[in-house]
This record gives sequence, C-alpha cells and structure tokens, in this order.
Amino acid sequence: MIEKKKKYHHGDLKEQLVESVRQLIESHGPDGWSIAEACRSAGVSTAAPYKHFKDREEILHEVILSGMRRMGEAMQAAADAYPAGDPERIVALGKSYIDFARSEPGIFALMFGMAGSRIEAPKLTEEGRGKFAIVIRVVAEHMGRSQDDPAVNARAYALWCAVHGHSFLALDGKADKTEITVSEDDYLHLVGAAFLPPTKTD
Amino acid sequence: MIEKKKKYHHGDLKEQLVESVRQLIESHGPDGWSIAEACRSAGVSTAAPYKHFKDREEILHEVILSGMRRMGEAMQAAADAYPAGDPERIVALGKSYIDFARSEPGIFALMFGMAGSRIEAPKLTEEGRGKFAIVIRVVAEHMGRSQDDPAVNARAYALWCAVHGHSFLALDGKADKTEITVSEDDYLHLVGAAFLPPTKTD
DNA sequence: TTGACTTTGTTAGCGGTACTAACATATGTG
DNA sequence: CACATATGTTAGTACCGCTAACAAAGTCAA
Repeated sequence: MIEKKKKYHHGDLKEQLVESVRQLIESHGPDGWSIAEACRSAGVSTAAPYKHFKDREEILHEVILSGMRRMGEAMQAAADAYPAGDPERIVALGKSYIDFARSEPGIFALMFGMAGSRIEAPKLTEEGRGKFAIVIRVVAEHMGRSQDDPAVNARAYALWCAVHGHSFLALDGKADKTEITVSEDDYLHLVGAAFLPPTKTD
Repeated sequence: MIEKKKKYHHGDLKEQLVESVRQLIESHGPDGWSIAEACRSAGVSTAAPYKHFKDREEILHEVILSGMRRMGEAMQAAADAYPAGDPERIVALGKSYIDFARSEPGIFALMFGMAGSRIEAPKLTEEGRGKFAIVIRVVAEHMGRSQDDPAVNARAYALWCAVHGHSFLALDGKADKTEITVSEDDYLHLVGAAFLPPTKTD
C-alpha cells in the first residue's frame, strides 16, 4: 500500500500550489510569499509551476479567484438563511462579508486592494459582479421592487460600500484601537436601517 | 555657474528617494517599484539609500506617511471651505477623500490596503487617527453635539466607512463598469442624508 | 506490446533585487 | 588644520522570477 510514495509526477500540483500560496499569504501577508517557497512546501522544484501557470501573476489570479468563490458562497448561504423581506437578512449578508474579511484577511486585501493593481482579469471582475448581484437581489426583494429600479441600485451600492469600508478599516485595527465606540452589530443595524427603512411598502 | 554639477554628496537624497518611489508607485502600481529603480532615477548607487533608511519597508513607510499628510491637509481644507452646520460641508469632506484616492490611487491603496500588511507603525496609525478626528469634529459641529457623544461617533464612523468603501470600489473600476447606476454626487448626498438628517436640532 | 507524442517533472543558468561590508569623499567643528 | 561624522561608492552574497534543455511518466493507436 503506497500512501505517498514519491512519484515523479505530482498528480495535483496546480491545486496544491494555489493552496500553498493561499496559506503563505494568510500567514505572511499579501506580499509575503514566493513561488520558490510554495514549491518547497509542495516538494517540487522551482521550475515546476511554469508547466501550469504563465507567471507569478497568473498564480495569484487563481488564488484570488478561489477566494472570491468562497466568499460568494458564504454570502449566498447567509442570505438564504433568512426569508426575503426580513431585515436581518441584510444584516446577515453584511456579516458574512465581514466574516470572510476577518477569516481570510490576506486574500481579502488582495481581492479588493488589487495588490499588483491594474489587474486586467475579466474572470475576476465577473466574479465581483456576481457578488454585487446577490446584494442587488436581496435589496430588491426587501424593497419589493425590480432589480432594475435605480433606488434599489443606489441602496445596494450604499450598503456594499458601508460594509466594504467597515471590513477594510476593521482589518488594520483602525476601527478597534482608535476612538470608535460603536459596536459592529449596532453599526450594521444602523446602516441597514439608514438605507432600507422598513416602512417601504409602495 | 554650476547648476547641477555632479556632487559626491547629493544634498537631499532622502526626500528625493521618497519622491521617486512615490512616482514609481503611481506609474507602475503599489508593487511596481524597487529601491534600485528609485536609485537610478535619483542618480545614485543602489547602496546609498541605506544611509537614510533601514530597509525597504522603512522607505515605504515614509512614502505612505507623506501621502497621509497630504490627504489630511486636503480634508482639512475641504472642511474649512464651508461653515459648520452646512450639509455641503460633509459632502465636501467626502469628496476630498475620494479625490485623493483618485489622484493618488497607488498611495491610497498602500495607505489602507496595508500592502505589506501587519505594518506596526505607530506614526501611521496616529496619522490615521488624526484624519478620523476631523470627521468627528465636523459631524459633532453639524449635529450640535459633543465630540464624545456616541451618536456622533457612530455616524462619523458610518460616514467614514461609506466614503472609504466607495473610494476603494471606485478605484478598480468596480463601480464604473458594473451595473452601478447611481452618480457619485447622488451617492454622497444619499449617504450624508442617511446618517445626518438635517432635522436634528435638539 | 510497442513506439511516438504529450504532459509534467528536473537541473542549470541568466538577470534583477535587497541588503551588507569595506572603503572613499565631503562636511563641519574644535 | 585635524579629526569625527555623514554620506556617498564598489564589490559581493543570497534569493527570486523565469527560461532552456533535458528526462521521466502517462496516453493512445497500430
């Protein structure tokens, strides 16, 4: 019975490299990784990755993309946990966003800080669009309006910004250690109430 | 008449290196710079910077710090352009924030994306605190309450998050090219009105 | 089965980068 | 002027991204 007999061909190198890089990013920061180090942890030579990726940036894209998919699933799950119209649904959606940022701060920073900046990756922007679509849909259902309604769009965007802004500021300790006294839960409810007054019935 | 006769001593290397790095960051992205390249543009050897900075990170700190100071001044100037209580004052403050993010996207990303992450720089967090203090003060004056009032704190924080979130999302083109239809001006007024209702008089 | 083709590894090496050590030159102060 | 200090240089180390040339393993049809 060969458990992990050293094979010449790794068998699953591409995915393992992505996972190794992900771990390195979480433990040493968005820039605290190298192809060489990921290779070491995967037990292959430093040239091996180039059979699967064009360059460093392409590896990073894959890592970010996997993060976006995880985040999208978390948001979807959070929204599904409450019925349409329940104000807590919006709050839960925001919480899932923030929770992801807190549990995977390195990837989160890369996803939205654009690390290398000016990344021209259609797949990434497409994934981002998909996540905004979730917010749009939840807001539309909450307000009982069409997803195309400008008011829905504006409020969904405002919610996104408020949640995203808090996520970012909370990460660096900007929110904890300065003079901010409002709790996260209170903040989320304040924001939800501000942009989605429950009196909306027309 | 010696204009720029090659002197052995540069005379102002420290500041010029910071400026060179700043330019490189704006033209090639937050990670698109190297000490070597900055040295080339300053006309010195690659070892020269180490007489002024401990390492790469310390150079970056200085660059980020200078950006924070510029941003703080811009915010202060924007707030000073309107009298206390004028709702446009809040909007102008938010605009100045966004304008800075747009005019210096590279530095902005580093300031809040924490690029290298986990930067333990008291001077940086202190500068950040100072900028939040501006918002607190403006909101307190607007609401006619003390700066210590929890309601002031919560609203100031919400405004900060909303503006910061928009700045970040707007930079990567996430806000322009997706289905977001609300204009920036409308967004700012919506946010301002949501958190600072003009009916506040008690 | 076998033998060609493809895939996925390897080693060796190039050029670029951060940083250090040892040395050289300018500046300022008694 | 003499000497200490500040600020530059050259030379060298170690690491990294990436490529080229080669080797082993998997695939598939005759």
